[in-house]
Amino acid sequence: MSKKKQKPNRPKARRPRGFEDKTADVFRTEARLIEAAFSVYDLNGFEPLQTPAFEYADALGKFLPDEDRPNTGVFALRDDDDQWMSLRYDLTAPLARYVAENYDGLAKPYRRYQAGSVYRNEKPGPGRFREFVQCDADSVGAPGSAADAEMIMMAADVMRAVGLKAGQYQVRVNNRKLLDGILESSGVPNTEDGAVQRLQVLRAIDKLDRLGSDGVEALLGEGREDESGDYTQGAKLGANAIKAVLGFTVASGTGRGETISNLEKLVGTSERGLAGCQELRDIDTILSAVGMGSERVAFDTSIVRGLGYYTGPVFEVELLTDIKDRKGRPVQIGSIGGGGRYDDLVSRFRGQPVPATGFSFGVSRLLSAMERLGSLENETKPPIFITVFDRSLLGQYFKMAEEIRAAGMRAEVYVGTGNLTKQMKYADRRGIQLAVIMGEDELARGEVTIKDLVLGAEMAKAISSNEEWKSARPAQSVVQRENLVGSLKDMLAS
RNA sequence: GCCGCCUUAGCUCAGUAGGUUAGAGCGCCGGUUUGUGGAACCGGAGGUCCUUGGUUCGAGACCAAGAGGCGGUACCA
Repeated sequence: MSKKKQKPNRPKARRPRGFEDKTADVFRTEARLIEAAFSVYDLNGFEPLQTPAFEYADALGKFLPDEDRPNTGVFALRDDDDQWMSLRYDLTAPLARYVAENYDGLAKPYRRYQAGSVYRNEKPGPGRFREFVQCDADSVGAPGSAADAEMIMMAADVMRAVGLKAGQYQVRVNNRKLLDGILESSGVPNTEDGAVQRLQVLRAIDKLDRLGSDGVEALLGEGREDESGDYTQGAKLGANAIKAVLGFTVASGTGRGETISNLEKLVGTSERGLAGCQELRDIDTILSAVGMGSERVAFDTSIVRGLGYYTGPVFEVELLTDIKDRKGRPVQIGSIGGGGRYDDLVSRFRGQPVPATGFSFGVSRLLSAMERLGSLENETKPPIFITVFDRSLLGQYFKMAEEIRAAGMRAEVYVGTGNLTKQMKYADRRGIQLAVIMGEDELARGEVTIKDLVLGAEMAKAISSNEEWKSARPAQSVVQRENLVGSLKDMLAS
């Protein structure tokens, strides 16, 4: 009988996992990071480009969505003409498509920068999202090491531009050709036949920091079983090859020059390996000439990058600041950027070879690291708050707001309902510092009351009784209406 | 995908051996105070105890499956 509570069957308000709402602090900081990176790219002569979030799936890479499982790795859907479209998973593949599509009209090397959300249909984790923002610069059409050095220097400069100090980050550079050379001498052919094995080796080395050399050794050989009992197939290299690869990963010396010397001994007579050494030498020459020392850019043979498409120099930007979770345990957020040479990506669309190199700055990664470090700063000041005492004076209130805005300050008139009590509570919650009150009393005298809520809260600590609190009306002053803007400015400055 | 842990109010959590109407603190809303945010006091709203099925006279509690969260591992073209 008492069935008055029929289930309304409302939808649950919930956000898809791996997708984040960006609140004011985060959003403003993100915009600042992007702006900082853009200014570096721009100063280097790069031009902006914006491409759409969707691309035809076949343009995005070798990956083509399966009819049964169209969404592994990427988010894909079918257009009304039955073509598969995918949300971009990075900004590099769309660039390759753009360049290939507009090849003849572009001055080469074509150098562009771009920021935007990219999407990956993977399991989210700390610092890993299904939608996240990257801010890239790429250079298409330049085969030489100068273009790679340019990317590496910009990567370091972007880190500085976003506010990181020397010692808080380091760009770590390696060259795929070195590993190719070592694998070649170890019997893994540098052709399609060895591609799968080479990729497995790359992924194994990529896990060096997490699994240690024992774990990587297992992955290079037969395979490895983790604590949870999951088994990973290994690359099945021979004992000598494993030794050579592991030896390579620890070949970094204390300086860039020393590392190159170590590497030259390791690669022996391999043509590809020697070419890799020469490229690093060329890069070092440029970096040294501009005074970029190994504190900011180091050569590190344990850096490989998990992606298969790199063909030459590769690098990652490591955030060196320690990150701790709520329980004080260290959290690895991984690299906050990386890049390298990918000479085959644009060539896919065209017969001829098109060299390319680029850098991708993981804005969301850095942002979530900053969030964990508690170093998000909201530099935007709260608006001046104009209370609505008398609705018939709304026009005058908005007039005041206009004057304040014209002086370059944020200002808002209360557009909600409720008396002054409610308005003051709202202002308090908004973190507002200055509130303007003008009722009939002030109006008659040509005055306005300005209240400093921050100061008021401070003074309130010494007041315990409500009577006292009410009669004191702490931290407010009465000024002439025509001096409103000037007074507000003075109060903000003091 | 695989393994482990977790899921009670907006948040943090209690809930004893299965037994009426499921609690606390904080937060939120309202009032004391219709020209003033704090404090204090008073009052109020808010729960399909993640879901479904099972065991039982009786399940928030026990069992099973599923979903979601967290962590690890794999994948990440």
